[in-house]
Amino acid sequence: MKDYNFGQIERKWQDKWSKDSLYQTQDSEDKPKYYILDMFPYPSGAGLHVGHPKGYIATDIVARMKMLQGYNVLHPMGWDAFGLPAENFAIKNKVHPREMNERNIATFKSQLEKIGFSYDWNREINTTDPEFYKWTQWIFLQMFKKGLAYESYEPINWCPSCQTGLANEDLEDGRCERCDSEIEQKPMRQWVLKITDYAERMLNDLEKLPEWDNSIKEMQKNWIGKSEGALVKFEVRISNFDSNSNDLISENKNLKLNIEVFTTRIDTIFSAAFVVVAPEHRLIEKLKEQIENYDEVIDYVKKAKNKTDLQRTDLEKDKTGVELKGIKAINPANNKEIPVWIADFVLGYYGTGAVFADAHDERDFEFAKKYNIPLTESIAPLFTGTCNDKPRKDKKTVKRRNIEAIIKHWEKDEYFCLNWKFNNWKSFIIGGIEKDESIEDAAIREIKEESGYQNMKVIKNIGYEMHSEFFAPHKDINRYAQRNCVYIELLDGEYKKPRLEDIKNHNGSWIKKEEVDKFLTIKESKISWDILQNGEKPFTKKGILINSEQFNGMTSDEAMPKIIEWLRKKGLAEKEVNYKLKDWVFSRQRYWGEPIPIIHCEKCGVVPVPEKDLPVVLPEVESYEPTGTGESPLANIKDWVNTKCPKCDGKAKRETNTMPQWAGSSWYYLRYIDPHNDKALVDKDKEKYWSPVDFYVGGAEHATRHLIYARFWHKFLFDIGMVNYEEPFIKLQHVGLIMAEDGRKMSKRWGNVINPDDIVEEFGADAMRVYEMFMGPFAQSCDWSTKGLIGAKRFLEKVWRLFQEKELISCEGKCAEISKTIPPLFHKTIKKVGEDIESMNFNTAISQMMIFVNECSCHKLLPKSAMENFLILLSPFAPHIAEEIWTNLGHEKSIFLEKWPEFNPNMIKNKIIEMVIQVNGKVRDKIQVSADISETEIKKKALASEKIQKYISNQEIKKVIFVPGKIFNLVVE
RNA sequence: GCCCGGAUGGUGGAAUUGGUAGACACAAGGGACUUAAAAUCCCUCGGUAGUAAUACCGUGCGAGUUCAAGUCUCGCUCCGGGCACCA
Repeated sequence: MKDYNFGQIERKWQDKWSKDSLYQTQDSEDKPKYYILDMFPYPSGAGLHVGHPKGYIATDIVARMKMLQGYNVLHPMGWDAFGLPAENFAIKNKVHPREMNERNIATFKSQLEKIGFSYDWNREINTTDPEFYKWTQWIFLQMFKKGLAYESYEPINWCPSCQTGLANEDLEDGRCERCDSEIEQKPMRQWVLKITDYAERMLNDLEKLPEWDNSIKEMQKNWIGKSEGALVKFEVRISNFDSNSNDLISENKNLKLNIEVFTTRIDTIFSAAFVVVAPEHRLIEKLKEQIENYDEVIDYVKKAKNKTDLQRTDLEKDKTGVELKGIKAINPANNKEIPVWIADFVLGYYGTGAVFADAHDERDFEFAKKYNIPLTESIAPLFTGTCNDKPRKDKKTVKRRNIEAIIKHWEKDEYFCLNWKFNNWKSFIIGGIEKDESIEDAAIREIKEESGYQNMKVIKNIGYEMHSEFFAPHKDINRYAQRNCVYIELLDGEYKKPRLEDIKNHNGSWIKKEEVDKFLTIKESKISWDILQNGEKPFTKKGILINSEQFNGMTSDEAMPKIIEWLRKKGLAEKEVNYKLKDWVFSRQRYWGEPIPIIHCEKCGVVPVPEKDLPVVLPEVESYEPTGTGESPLANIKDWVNTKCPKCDGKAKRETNTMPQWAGSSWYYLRYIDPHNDKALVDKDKEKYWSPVDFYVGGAEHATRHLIYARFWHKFLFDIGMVNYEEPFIKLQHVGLIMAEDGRKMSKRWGNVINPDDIVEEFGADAMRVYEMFMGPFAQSCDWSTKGLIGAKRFLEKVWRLFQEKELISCEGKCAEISKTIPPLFHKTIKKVGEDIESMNFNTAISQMMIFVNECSCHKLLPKSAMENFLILLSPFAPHIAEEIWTNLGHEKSIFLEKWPEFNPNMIKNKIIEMVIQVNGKVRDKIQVSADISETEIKKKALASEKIQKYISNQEIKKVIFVPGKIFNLVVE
């Protein structure tokens, strides 16, 4: 008997497959295509750890299955090799990044090859290859021509350690994603791509991607961050005519200055109590003369500028601001004059850099409290049924204004509460407000009537107006109540017995402070109590409009479009949409990237490099060190930088900034289709055949970076007719990370990295492949366990022995005579394995194969055809062992040229099944019956069972539930 | 704070979408083979009670719907991920 010598077998087949070009993809075949893609790796110096191949194994399994199912499969691999780590390493070790790259790629490739992937290495690409980045530059030029690439001088994210500008997507919590340094805002010239032009399409087209991982779609939605609202104009008025010269007055008359404000809550406009502008707002400079405390204001602006974004956006810090004295704004809804403030919690780069503030936003509320700015409310919450008392359709609704009074005992820390007799209401004292009565007076009157206590002091109003609609049984009506809450302290115990009529509905009692919250059942009472205990909180949700003139009583959603329309007619507002997504800062002041193909001419200005001159090759430099001046190291190479203008032939300089690492990966998947084309980035016919990518697998960390950028570029390429479909990736699945055995990320830093080479050496590539797929659900992250590998290896050894020890007999339809169990089980296995690969449930596919193998090992004779087909099912997971056994069985051609087996549904159905018999839903017996047994028959059998009789005894059978093939349930109680 | 996921034995995880909870594996314990070890094979393996048959309990917690809930509904708790002064 031959031993399972995986090392020898795996090496042998890897060589043979490569020699036979088994995985070379042909273009124009008559077969349906299947393009399956991995996110190509960045070849770092550390090499691969066992977590990296997880996604590659999955795509390899799918690719091999599709191949066997008769698809023309494109399954390529390449290198995303530009970028900072290679450059930083090169600087440190004085090697050229290109050399570094070549070494790293060689390591990566040899590691991958040992795992036995079916990549077509003829299509290997490398983003740093001039023949590749020629086309990256070409795409940039097309964008430039369409106005989508532009120069900007706005302040951008600057990493002081990497000494380069960065895009928003390159930040993590306000720090550099690469080196963790705090990011500064630095104004500098930079190239920017107008990704915001595509924001709406990128958002909407997510709908066209039903096969994308939902979590990734959600992340993209949040990243694009669309909010719909309105742009509102607040007219600026100068309030200090008297103290200024006549010149100013005349100037002021012509001012007609507005502060434009973006809001998503126009329904709160009537309560807009002040306007806040960001420190960078241009209004400050414009009103230099009119702002009375300009020195103070400019001092605040400077301080804000000196803060990093991280400091400015620290949520913990106290909000600060300065009022612009001498300046007022006009609330466009009610023409009230309101103050204008400057504060750094307002962001200059979002919306218009100015907001209106009111009582319905936590930040505004906090800010107003701190600086004593008076607030009014414009929205009240609406509760429908506050305590199991939903309004009834057949009753009429009566409106009433209510008070609720929280009353504190004159000596003890106890509060007077009501327990209502006819309902589960538990509240403080509640009563109506009579005509012309104030809230406070109503509260005092109600307390006297309902509690009997006479002397008290009103302390304060609590919280905000609340509306509720509920059924009031004691009045037999639906009540629509507008309730305000007052906090009152009793002065002494003087008491007059209440009239019976006033207290017939409830019992009053004193409740200890700590028990009040538990006692109360009515929502409004609980909210008021919470506010009394824990401090004021604004109501920030949508509700019912109050204090809003003609809009009173509408819901927020009803009112918003109406208010916009009303203001729009007056020229004071319009609909507006805002996105969190910012344009893509596309230049890096570093060496190791694609040169931006632009020439700056002294006469003609910015001139694109003519397409015929592409690629603009990255020149050799002596030092790759960043200059830190905002220029890339390329600026030092005089004979490269100095060039002639392609337009006027005059003196000109090359653009010295390079592209970010994300550039090449934004379109690389198209190049695999036609990797050696020197006429176009991809041949049109080939693109039409292969594109879009059918299935894309990679890490979720790319959700808001690579996957956003690639979709943007692809849509642009679609717009200029380079690709045939608007989305690059039809189906997207994210890989769950493999963590180290200690639960941490695998990293040199923790010394917990496991190298796949070692695992392949000790257990074999096939075992590693099977294990990584068996660990758990594919998308879920899980901890590596070298012990767990043993199970995978045992399984493969078992398969090996099966074919060594058992006798395989061809049976020509007589398989049933050899074994009754194998054929049905095998057909079930075909079904399960195929479906599970399709849905990425590799763990259960493997478990099904294990079940099959376990069953086989109980038999001496096995049907040959089933066993051969089983090898085909196994081959995507463990290609080497499958191919070896296949050959040992006498086949000359590769197993991967075979056909994926089909299952026969009739074979799967069991003729005899175990029917579960339940009494009252509990399993009491199991009976072997034929699968198509009728209800009457099973009932007979069930009643005949002693076990069942025991549970039924003499009780009457009230109900019978019969689920054919599954369950029979007798209900006796 | 907001938006997504999750929570099932000692462990990783199954469960045909409401129908036998714990498949498949790992670990552990016991046994067979062996001079011995490794490998392999067999048995046990959610909890409690019992020699056992069996009974009761059991899918983060609390309610609910149903003949029947890991699965559906409502209300919480905890964990993971993303976003975050986004007006």
